Amino acid sequence: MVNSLRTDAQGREQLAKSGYRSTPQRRVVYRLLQQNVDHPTANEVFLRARQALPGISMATVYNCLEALVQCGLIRQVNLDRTASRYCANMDEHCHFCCECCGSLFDVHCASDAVRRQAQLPPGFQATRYELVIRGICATCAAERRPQREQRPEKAGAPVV
Amino acid sequence: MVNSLRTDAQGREQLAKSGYRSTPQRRVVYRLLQQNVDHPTANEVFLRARQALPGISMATVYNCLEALVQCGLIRQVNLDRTASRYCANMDEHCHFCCECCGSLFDVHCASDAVRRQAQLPPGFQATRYELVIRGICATCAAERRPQREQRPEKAGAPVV
DNA sequence: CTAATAATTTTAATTATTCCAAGTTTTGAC
DNA sequence: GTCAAAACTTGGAATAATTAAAATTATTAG
Repeated sequence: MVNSLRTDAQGREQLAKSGYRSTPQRRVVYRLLQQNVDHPTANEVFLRARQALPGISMATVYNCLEALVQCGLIRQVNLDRTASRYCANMDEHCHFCCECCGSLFDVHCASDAVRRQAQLPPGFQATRYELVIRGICATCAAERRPQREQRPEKAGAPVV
Repeated sequence: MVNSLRTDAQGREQLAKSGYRSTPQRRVVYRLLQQNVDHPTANEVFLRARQALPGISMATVYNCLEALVQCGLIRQVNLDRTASRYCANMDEHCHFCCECCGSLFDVHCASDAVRRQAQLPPGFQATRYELVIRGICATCAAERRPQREQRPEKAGAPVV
Protein backbone atom coordinates (compact mmCIF):
# COMPACT_ATOMS: atom_id res chain seq x y z
CA MET A 1 0.00 0.00 0.00
CA VAL A 2 2.55 2.52 1.11
CA ASN A 3 5.41 2.32 -1.33
CA SER A 4 7.57 5.07 0.12
CA LEU A 5 9.09 3.06 2.93
CA ARG A 6 12.87 3.09 2.93
CA THR A 7 15.37 0.71 4.39
CA ASP A 8 18.15 1.99 6.61
CA ALA A 9 20.55 1.92 3.67
CA GLN A 10 18.17 3.87 1.47
CA GLY A 11 17.57 6.31 4.28
CA ARG A 12 21.28 6.85 4.69
CA GLU A 13 21.69 7.45 0.99
CA GLN A 14 18.81 9.89 0.89
CA LEU A 15 20.25 11.83 3.81
CA ALA A 16 23.68 11.87 2.19
CA LYS A 17 22.25 13.27 -1.02
CA SER A 18 21.36 16.42 0.91
CA GLY A 19 24.63 16.50 2.81
CA TYR A 20 23.30 14.96 6.01
CA ARG A 21 24.74 12.05 7.97
CA SER A 22 22.85 9.03 9.11
CA THR A 23 23.10 9.04 12.89
CA PRO A 24 21.57 6.71 15.47
CA GLN A 25 19.17 9.45 16.50
CA ARG A 26 18.00 10.08 12.95
CA ARG A 27 17.56 6.37 12.30
CA VAL A 28 15.48 5.96 15.46
CA VAL A 29 13.32 8.97 14.62
CA TYR A 30 12.80 7.83 11.07
CA ARG A 31 11.99 4.25 12.00
CA LEU A 32 9.60 5.44 14.64
CA LEU A 33 7.73 7.54 12.11
CA GLN A 34 7.61 4.66 9.67
CA GLN A 35 6.05 2.42 12.29
CA ASN A 36 3.45 4.89 13.50
CA VAL A 37 0.86 6.26 11.16
CA ASP A 38 -0.59 8.67 13.67
CA HIS A 39 1.34 11.78 12.64
CA PRO A 40 3.05 12.51 15.93
CA THR A 41 4.20 15.94 17.01
CA ALA A 42 7.85 16.69 17.78
CA ASN A 43 7.11 16.18 21.44
CA GLU A 44 5.46 12.81 20.81
CA VAL A 45 8.42 11.79 18.69
CA PHE A 46 10.68 12.85 21.56
CA LEU A 47 8.80 10.72 24.09
CA ARG A 48 8.89 7.67 21.83
CA ALA A 49 12.49 8.14 20.78
CA ARG A 50 13.53 8.26 24.41
CA GLN A 51 12.50 4.64 24.79
CA ALA A 52 15.27 3.63 22.42
CA LEU A 53 17.65 6.48 23.22
CA PRO A 54 17.08 7.63 26.79
CA GLY A 55 19.56 10.49 26.45
CA ILE A 56 18.12 12.10 23.34
CA SER A 57 17.25 15.75 23.64
CA MET A 58 14.38 17.75 22.27
CA ALA A 59 16.79 19.88 20.23
CA THR A 60 18.09 16.75 18.57
CA VAL A 61 14.58 15.59 17.77
CA TYR A 62 13.94 18.90 16.04
CA ASN A 63 17.28 18.59 14.26
CA CYS A 64 16.48 15.05 13.11
CA LEU A 65 13.03 15.99 11.91
CA GLU A 66 14.44 18.95 10.03
CA ALA A 67 17.08 16.79 8.35
CA LEU A 68 14.54 14.11 7.43
CA VAL A 69 12.16 16.70 6.02
CA GLN A 70 14.91 18.42 4.06
CA CYS A 71 16.14 15.23 2.44
CA GLY A 72 12.63 14.14 1.56
CA LEU A 73 12.26 11.13 3.83
CA ILE A 74 9.36 12.58 5.79
CA ARG A 75 7.00 15.47 5.50
CA GLN A 76 5.90 18.10 7.94
CA VAL A 77 2.19 18.73 8.29
CA ASN A 78 1.03 22.06 9.67
CA LEU A 79 -2.57 22.48 10.65
CA ASP A 80 -4.01 25.42 12.48
CA ARG A 81 -1.43 26.78 14.84
CA THR A 82 -0.92 23.60 16.78
CA ALA A 83 2.39 21.79 16.90
CA SER A 84 3.69 20.50 13.57
CA ARG A 85 3.06 16.87 12.85
CA TYR A 86 5.31 14.51 10.95
CA CYS A 87 4.50 11.85 8.44
CA ALA A 88 6.69 9.17 6.84
CA ASN A 89 4.20 8.44 4.09
CA MET A 90 5.68 10.15 1.07
CA ASP A 91 3.10 8.81 -1.33
CA GLU A 92 0.86 11.44 -2.78
CA HIS A 93 -1.95 12.03 -0.38
CA CYS A 94 -3.86 14.69 1.46
CA HIS A 95 -4.94 14.92 5.08
CA PHE A 96 -8.24 14.59 6.83
CA CYS A 97 -8.43 16.33 10.18
CA CYS A 98 -11.22 15.27 12.53
CA GLU A 99 -12.68 18.37 14.13
CA CYS A 100 -14.00 16.25 16.95
CA CYS A 101 -11.00 14.22 18.14
CA GLY A 102 -8.24 16.06 16.29
CA SER A 103 -6.84 12.93 14.68
CA LEU A 104 -5.16 13.18 11.34
CA PHE A 105 -5.68 10.64 8.58
CA ASP A 106 -4.03 10.14 5.24
CA VAL A 107 -6.50 10.25 2.38
CA HIS A 108 -5.88 9.28 -1.17
CA CYS A 109 -6.43 12.11 -3.56
CA ALA A 110 -5.94 12.39 -7.30
CA SER A 111 -3.97 15.57 -7.38
CA ASP A 112 -3.92 15.96 -11.13
CA ALA A 113 -7.62 16.64 -11.04
CA VAL A 114 -7.27 18.99 -8.11
CA ARG A 115 -4.58 20.86 -9.99
CA ARG A 116 -6.87 21.48 -12.90
CA GLN A 117 -9.48 23.18 -10.73
CA ALA A 118 -7.39 26.07 -9.56
CA GLN A 119 -7.33 29.03 -11.91
CA LEU A 120 -3.97 30.61 -11.32
CA PRO A 121 -3.51 34.21 -12.43
CA PRO A 122 -1.21 34.64 -15.44
CA GLY A 123 2.46 34.27 -14.62
CA PHE A 124 1.91 32.27 -11.46
CA GLN A 125 3.71 28.93 -11.28
CA ALA A 126 2.50 26.27 -8.89
CA THR A 127 4.90 23.75 -7.42
CA ARG A 128 2.79 22.04 -4.77
CA TYR A 129 -0.87 21.53 -3.95
CA GLU A 130 -1.86 20.78 -0.38
CA LEU A 131 -5.39 19.77 0.36
CA VAL A 132 -6.69 19.54 3.91
CA ILE A 133 -10.12 18.13 4.55
CA ARG A 134 -11.86 18.85 7.81
CA GLY A 135 -14.79 16.93 9.13
CA ILE A 136 -15.71 14.11 11.41
CA CYS A 137 -13.98 10.76 11.35
CA ALA A 138 -15.89 7.48 11.31
CA THR A 139 -15.33 6.82 15.00
CA CYS A 140 -16.52 10.21 16.16
CA ALA A 141 -19.44 10.15 13.73
CA ALA A 142 -20.59 6.84 15.17
CA GLU A 143 -20.41 8.14 18.71
CA ARG A 144 -22.27 11.30 17.85
CA ARG A 145 -25.09 9.87 15.82
CA PRO A 146 -27.46 9.49 18.78
CA GLN A 147 -27.40 13.19 19.66
CA ARG A 148 -28.76 15.53 17.05
CA GLU A 149 -27.56 18.96 18.06
CA GLN A 150 -24.38 20.83 17.48
CA ARG A 151 -22.92 23.20 20.01
CA PRO A 152 -23.89 26.75 19.06
CA GLU A 153 -21.28 28.45 21.25
CA LYS A 154 -17.74 29.20 20.18
CA ALA A 155 -16.84 25.70 21.13
CA GLY A 156 -13.59 25.47 19.21
CA ALA A 157 -12.75 22.00 18.07
CA PRO A 158 -10.15 20.29 20.29
CA VAL A 159 -7.64 20.15 17.52
CA VAL A 160 -4.64 18.27 18.85
CA MET B 1 -16.05 40.69 -7.81
CA VAL B 2 -16.04 40.05 -4.11
CA ASN B 3 -19.63 39.67 -3.03
CA SER B 4 -19.05 39.00 0.63
CA LEU B 5 -18.50 42.59 1.71
CA ARG B 6 -20.73 43.64 4.54
CA THR B 7 -21.89 47.04 5.67
CA ASP B 8 -21.50 48.08 9.28
CA ALA B 9 -25.13 47.20 9.93
CA GLN B 10 -24.72 43.76 8.41
CA GLY B 11 -21.55 43.26 10.36
CA ARG B 12 -23.29 44.17 13.58
CA GLU B 13 -26.09 41.76 12.83
CA GLN B 14 -23.69 38.95 11.99
CA LEU B 15 -21.78 39.51 15.21
CA ALA B 16 -25.03 39.58 17.18
CA LYS B 17 -26.13 36.28 15.68
CA SER B 18 -23.19 34.67 17.46
CA GLY B 19 -23.70 36.61 20.65
CA TYR B 20 -21.02 39.22 20.04
CA ARG B 21 -21.33 42.98 20.25
CA SER B 22 -20.29 45.41 17.59
CA THR B 23 -17.66 47.56 19.25
CA PRO B 24 -15.54 50.38 17.81
CA GLN B 25 -12.50 48.11 17.92
CA ARG B 26 -14.23 45.29 16.07
CA ARG B 27 -15.59 47.66 13.46
CA VAL B 28 -12.16 49.15 12.86
CA VAL B 29 -10.55 45.74 12.57
CA TYR B 30 -13.22 44.48 10.22
CA ARG B 31 -13.18 47.55 7.99
CA LEU B 32 -9.41 47.41 7.84
CA LEU B 33 -9.51 43.82 6.66
CA GLN B 34 -12.15 44.66 4.08
CA GLN B 35 -9.97 47.41 2.66
CA ASN B 36 -6.75 45.43 2.51
CA VAL B 37 -6.50 42.30 0.42
CA ASP B 38 -3.04 41.41 1.62
CA HIS B 39 -3.98 38.97 4.38
CA PRO B 40 -2.35 40.75 7.31
CA THR B 41 -1.17 39.02 10.45
CA ALA B 42 -2.55 39.93 13.87
CA ASN B 43 0.43 42.18 14.40
CA GLU B 44 -0.10 43.95 11.10
CA VAL B 45 -3.76 44.42 11.96
CA PHE B 46 -2.65 45.86 15.28
CA LEU B 47 -0.33 48.39 13.66
CA ARG B 48 -3.00 49.51 11.23
CA ALA B 49 -5.79 49.59 13.78
CA ARG B 50 -3.69 51.84 15.96
CA GLN B 51 -3.92 54.56 13.37
CA ALA B 52 -7.63 54.82 14.02
CA LEU B 53 -7.57 53.75 17.66
CA PRO B 54 -4.24 54.69 19.18
CA GLY B 55 -5.05 53.01 22.47
CA ILE B 56 -5.99 49.58 21.13
CA SER B 57 -4.06 46.67 22.58
CA MET B 58 -2.73 43.53 20.98
CA ALA B 59 -4.99 41.39 23.15
CA THR B 60 -8.00 43.29 21.89
CA VAL B 61 -6.91 42.74 18.32
CA TYR B 62 -6.78 39.02 18.99
CA ASN B 63 -10.17 39.22 20.66
CA CYS B 64 -11.65 41.11 17.71
CA LEU B 65 -10.20 38.71 15.18
CA GLU B 66 -11.51 35.76 17.17
CA ALA B 67 -15.00 37.28 17.33
CA LEU B 68 -15.00 38.09 13.61
CA VAL B 69 -13.82 34.59 12.73
CA GLN B 70 -16.40 32.96 15.00
CA CYS B 71 -19.31 34.90 13.55
CA GLY B 72 -18.20 34.21 10.00
CA LEU B 73 -17.23 37.72 8.91
CA ILE B 74 -13.59 36.86 8.29
CA ARG B 75 -11.51 33.76 8.00
CA GLN B 76 -8.23 32.77 9.54
CA VAL B 77 -5.55 31.38 7.25
CA ASN B 78 -2.82 29.23 8.76
CA LEU B 79 0.23 28.38 6.72
CA ASP B 80 3.29 26.65 8.02
CA ARG B 81 3.93 27.75 11.56
CA THR B 82 4.08 31.42 10.83
CA ALA B 83 1.63 33.88 12.33
CA SER B 84 -2.00 33.42 11.34
CA ARG B 85 -3.27 35.64 8.57
CA TYR B 86 -6.76 37.05 8.23
CA CYS B 87 -8.95 37.48 5.24
CA ALA B 88 -12.27 39.28 4.79
CA ASN B 89 -13.03 37.58 1.50
CA MET B 90 -15.63 35.00 2.41
CA ASP B 91 -16.27 33.94 -1.15
CA GLU B 92 -15.19 30.44 -1.93
CA HIS B 93 -11.52 30.50 -2.78
CA CYS B 94 -8.21 28.90 -2.03
CA HIS B 95 -4.82 30.44 -1.35
CA PHE B 96 -1.65 30.70 -3.32
CA CYS B 97 1.47 31.18 -1.24
CA CYS B 98 4.56 32.49 -3.02
CA GLU B 99 7.57 30.58 -1.79
CA CYS B 100 9.80 33.41 -2.88
CA CYS B 101 8.25 36.53 -1.34
CA GLY B 102 5.80 34.89 1.05
CA SER B 103 2.81 36.81 -0.25
CA LEU B 104 -0.60 35.22 -0.12
CA PHE B 105 -3.11 35.48 -2.95
CA ASP B 106 -6.72 34.49 -3.26
CA VAL B 107 -7.31 32.08 -6.11
CA HIS B 108 -10.60 31.02 -7.55
CA CYS B 109 -11.13 27.32 -7.27
CA ALA B 110 -14.10 25.13 -8.17
CA SER B 111 -14.36 23.24 -4.95
CA ASP B 112 -17.05 20.83 -6.09
CA ALA B 113 -14.54 19.23 -8.39
CA VAL B 114 -11.88 19.19 -5.71
CA ARG B 115 -14.32 17.53 -3.37
CA ARG B 116 -14.90 14.71 -5.79
CA GLN B 117 -11.23 13.84 -5.94
CA ALA B 118 -10.76 12.92 -2.33
CA GLN B 119 -11.66 9.35 -1.50
CA LEU B 120 -12.79 9.49 2.09
CA PRO B 121 -12.84 6.23 4.04
CA PRO B 122 -16.31 4.93 4.85
CA GLY B 123 -18.03 6.80 7.65
CA PHE B 124 -15.94 9.93 7.29
CA GLN B 125 -17.89 13.15 6.81
CA ALA B 126 -16.19 16.17 5.31
CA THR B 127 -17.29 19.67 6.21
CA ARG B 128 -14.56 21.81 4.68
CA TYR B 129 -11.91 21.53 2.01
CA GLU B 130 -8.90 23.80 2.18
CA LEU B 131 -6.54 23.93 -0.74
CA VAL B 132 -3.21 25.70 -0.51
CA ILE B 133 -1.10 26.12 -3.60
CA ARG B 134 2.57 26.89 -3.27
CA GLY B 135 4.73 28.23 -6.01
CA ILE B 136 6.08 31.45 -7.41
CA CYS B 137 3.97 34.50 -8.02
CA ALA B 138 4.08 36.44 -11.27
CA THR B 139 6.26 39.19 -9.84
CA CYS B 140 8.89 36.88 -8.42
CA ALA B 141 8.83 34.69 -11.52
CA ALA B 142 9.56 37.73 -13.68
CA GLU B 143 12.46 38.79 -11.48
CA ARG B 144 13.92 35.31 -11.45
CA ARG B 145 13.73 34.45 -15.08
CA PRO B 146 17.21 35.77 -15.94
CA GLN B 147 18.96 33.45 -13.51
CA ARG B 148 18.66 29.76 -14.18
CA GLU B 149 19.77 28.06 -11.01
CA GLN B 150 18.02 27.16 -7.85
CA ARG B 151 19.71 27.09 -4.50
CA PRO B 152 20.68 23.48 -3.69
CA GLU B 153 21.26 24.06 0.03
CA LYS B 154 18.61 23.86 2.69
CA ALA B 155 17.71 27.39 1.85
CA GLY B 156 14.21 27.37 3.29
CA ALA B 157 11.84 29.64 1.46
CA PRO B 158 11.29 32.94 3.28
CA VAL B 159 7.71 32.08 4.03
CA VAL B 160 6.41 35.12 5.87
C1' DC C 1 -30.00 55.03 38.00
C1' DT C 2 -28.24 50.52 39.27
C1' DA C 3 -26.92 45.97 38.85
C1' DA C 4 -25.37 42.50 35.88
C1' DT C 5 -22.98 41.28 31.90
C1' DA C 6 -19.63 41.73 28.41
C1' DA C 7 -15.57 43.96 26.32
C1' DT C 8 -11.19 46.06 26.77
C1' DT C 9 -6.79 46.81 28.75
C1' DT C 10 -2.65 45.58 30.98
C1' DT C 11 0.19 42.25 32.52
C1' DA C 12 1.70 37.67 32.93
C1' DA C 13 2.01 32.94 31.36
C1' DT C 14 2.19 29.36 27.90
C1' DT C 15 3.50 26.82 23.84
C1' DA C 16 6.23 25.45 20.17
C1' DT C 17 10.26 26.26 18.30
C1' DT C 18 14.88 28.08 17.46
C1' DC C 19 19.38 29.54 18.81
C1' DC C 20 23.74 29.05 21.12
C1' DA C 21 27.94 27.39 23.26
C1' DA C 22 30.34 23.47 24.54
C1' DG C 23 31.49 18.88 24.17
C1' DT C 24 31.32 14.56 21.17
C1' DT C 25 31.47 11.89 17.10
C1' DT C 26 32.40 11.08 12.37
C1' DT C 27 34.85 11.75 8.16
C1' DG C 28 38.56 12.38 5.05
C1' DA C 29 43.50 13.50 4.29
C1' DC C 30 47.75 12.13 5.16
C1' DG D 1 46.22 4.93 12.61
C1' DT D 2 46.32 10.13 13.60
C1' DC D 3 44.77 14.67 13.13
C1' DA D 4 41.95 18.39 11.77
C1' DA D 5 37.63 19.78 9.98
C1' DA D 6 32.89 19.20 9.71
C1' DA D 7 28.71 17.56 11.43
C1' DC D 8 26.05 16.22 15.42
C1' DT D 9 24.17 16.21 20.10
C1' DT D 10 23.04 18.33 24.27
C1' DG D 11 21.06 21.44 27.84
C1' DG D 12 19.72 25.68 28.49
C1' DA D 13 18.43 30.28 27.15
C1' DA D 14 15.82 33.05 23.97
C1' DT D 15 12.04 34.10 20.87
C1' DA D 16 7.52 34.69 18.64
C1' DA D 17 2.73 34.06 18.65
C1' DT D 18 -0.84 33.35 21.30
C1' DT D 19 -3.68 32.71 25.43
C1' DA D 20 -5.05 33.51 30.17
C1' DA D 21 -5.84 36.30 34.41
C1' DA D 22 -7.08 40.24 36.76
C1' DA D 23 -8.63 44.87 36.89
C1' DT D 24 -11.13 48.53 34.59
C1' DT D 25 -14.53 50.36 31.59
C1' DA D 26 -18.65 50.20 28.76
C1' DT D 27 -23.17 48.51 27.66
C1' DT D 28 -27.68 46.74 28.46
C1' DA D 29 -31.85 45.34 31.05
C1' DG D 30 -34.80 46.45 34.39
